[in-house]
Amino acid sequence: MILPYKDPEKQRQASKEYYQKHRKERLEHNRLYAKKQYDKKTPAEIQEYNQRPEVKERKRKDSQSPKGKLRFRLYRLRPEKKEEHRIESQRYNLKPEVITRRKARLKKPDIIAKRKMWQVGYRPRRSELRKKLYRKPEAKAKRKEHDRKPEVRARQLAGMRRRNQTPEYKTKNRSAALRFYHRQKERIAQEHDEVKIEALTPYSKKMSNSNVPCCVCVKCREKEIKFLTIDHIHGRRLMGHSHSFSGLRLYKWIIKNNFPDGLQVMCHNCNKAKGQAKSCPVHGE
DNA sequence: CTCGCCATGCCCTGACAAGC
DNA sequence: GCTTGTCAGGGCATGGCGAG
Repeated sequence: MILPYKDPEKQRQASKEYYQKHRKERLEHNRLYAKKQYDKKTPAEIQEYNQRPEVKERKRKDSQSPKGKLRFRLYRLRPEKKEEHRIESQRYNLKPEVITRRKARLKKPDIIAKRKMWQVGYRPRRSELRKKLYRKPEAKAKRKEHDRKPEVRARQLAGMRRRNQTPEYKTKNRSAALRFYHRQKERIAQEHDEVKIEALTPYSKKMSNSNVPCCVCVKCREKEIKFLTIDHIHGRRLMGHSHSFSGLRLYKWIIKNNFPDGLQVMCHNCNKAKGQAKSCPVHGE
């Protein structure tokens, strides 16, 4: 037989400890009991209960409180619930009326603006994805095919013609032409120097023992390629070269004819001096 | 606690025009 | 020839919330 505690305080303490120790089972018991009571009720009774304003208010408050929200979120996060929810949504999203509603929503100005904003943020990522996509051969082929359609081509040409008429385009085009011209000039000058070096180097190697072209005059030895030229040792006439047969034409001829004798490398100064005085007035040779 | 309806956010895509 | 801007739209997961 269990005797009552003499000290009520002690009894409270003991029952508290007992509850803490068996909390799990106790809660489960409570839950089952509540369910049993709930099952006893008829659907009408349940409905009546839920319709009560104070009940509604209580539920609303609970579901909107942080605690209630968290509880609900956790419930949804359970793997099986998550999956259920996903499947249910899928089914829901495919309903014709839902699709119609969604489409209508996308037409609203505020929604359009919102989506536009989002797309601006998405642009860099989109660009990356597109680059990757475009590198694929099938995408390239598709694009080509599209661009070749007569109506597409016509549209493109019309657009180009339209743009070509604008003053901005004309200005831009002029500067583009100018840029092209300068680039071309640089390229030609570079090519000229390359050929010249190729034509002159063997002569300097043979006559001056230098790996780079230099003036044959021993006291000069000018190496700046732009100051150097080819000198006909015994005169142009002997080699059948006219006065105009010079520059790039002459260099190319030398290379083509395998560096013939009778030529040497000189700087313009020494060459001029030799032409007039038969020897260099500065260096004396 | 559980369920279902609904709106919404995020990400992605296709197509075309324009630009470089 | 290739890239970028823009529009229009789709797919789908997730959050909110009322009701049971």
